[in-house]
Amino acid sequence: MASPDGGVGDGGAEPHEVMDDLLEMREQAAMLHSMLHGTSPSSCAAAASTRQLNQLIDGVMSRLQSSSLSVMSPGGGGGRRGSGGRKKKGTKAVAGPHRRSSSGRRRSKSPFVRMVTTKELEDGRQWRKYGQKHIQDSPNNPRSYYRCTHRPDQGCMATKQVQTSESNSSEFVISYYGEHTCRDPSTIPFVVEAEAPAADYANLISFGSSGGASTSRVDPLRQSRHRLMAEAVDPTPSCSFANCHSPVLSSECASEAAALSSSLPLSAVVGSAVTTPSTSIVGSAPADYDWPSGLAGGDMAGSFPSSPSSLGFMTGSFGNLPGDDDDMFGFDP
DNA sequence: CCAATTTGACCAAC
DNA sequence: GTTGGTCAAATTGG
Repeated sequence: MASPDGGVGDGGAEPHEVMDDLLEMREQAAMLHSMLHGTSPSSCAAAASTRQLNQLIDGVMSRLQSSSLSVMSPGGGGGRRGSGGRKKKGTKAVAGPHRRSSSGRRRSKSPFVRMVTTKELEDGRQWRKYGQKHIQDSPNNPRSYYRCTHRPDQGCMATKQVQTSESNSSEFVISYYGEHTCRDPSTIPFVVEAEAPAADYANLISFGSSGGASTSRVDPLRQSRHRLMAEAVDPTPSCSFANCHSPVLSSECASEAAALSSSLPLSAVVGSAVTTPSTSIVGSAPADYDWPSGLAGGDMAGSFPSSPSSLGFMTGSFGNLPGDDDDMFGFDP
C-alpha cells in the first residue's frame, strides 16, 4: 500500500551537512577525551585547557542543537506500512456526522524517547496503526501513527510515528513516544542475573567521580542489566546517564559524557547498536520536543540530556516508576 | 466473527 | 487559518 516512497522532501539540512557536523563533533569529542584523560596528565595542563574544554563542549553542544539535527526531526520522510495489512476496496466516504464528544486532541505530550532510523519496521513490539497523515514537510510521504497493541488491556501508552527516511527511501525514521508499561510475554526482558562477575560492572557507564568515565562498549541490554545490579549494590550511585533522570546534567557529567563519546567509535554515538544491524539511533529529541523542566533553552545543561539516546541506548528506571513520565523505558529492543 | 487497517473527521496547539 | 495527532466508522483478511 503503501505509499509513495521515494519522495525526497525538502526540509532540514542536507544529509552530508549532518555528516559533517557529526564528524566535527567527533573530532571535538576526541579532543576533549585526550584533554581529560590523556596525554597531558599534568594539572597545569588541565588548568590551562579549561577554557578550551568549555569551548569544545560549547561547540559540540551547539552542533547537537543545530539545524543539522532537524533532518532527523519528525517531518521528513514518508510512512509506509510493511505488515501487509488490509486494503480498502472502495472508499466509501463518510459515514455521517458522527461527532465525538471529546477527543481528537493533539499529541498527549508523551515524553519523547528516541528516534531511530531503521530498515526494518519490526522492533519486537506489537503496534497497532491508528492513523496516517500527510505532513506538510513531506506531502509525498505520509506519517503513520502506531500505538502499543496492549493499550486497551494494559494501558500501555507507548506510541510511535513512522516515516520513510527522506534521504533513503528504503529506511524508516521511527520516533518513539512514551514508555512501554505493558508486559507482553514476548517482549519481557530477561531477569537480572543475580550473580555476575564484579568485573562486569566496569561496563556500566558511569561518570561518577569514584569510577571515572570508565566504560567500554557494552550491549545495551547488558548495560541496563548491569545498571540494575550496580544500583542494587551501591545505593548511592554516582552520576551516570542511567541515573540522570533529571534532564539537568551537571557540567561535570556533560563533559564526561563528551569524553565518553569520543572514546567510542562514531557508530556508538550515532550509530548502530540497537535492535538490528540496520538499526541506528540517529538523533535524540526532535527539535521541537518540549523537554521538561524548561530546558529547551540553549544552554548546555539543557541540551545535553538528549544525549543518552545519542549514545545508542535510552536508559531509565525499570518498572518502579510511579506512573509518571520522567522515565524512559529501558526494555525496548 | 474478530481483529487489524484505512481514512475522513474532529480538535487542540500554533 | 493551518497543521498535526487522535478518534472511530467502514472495510478487509484470516
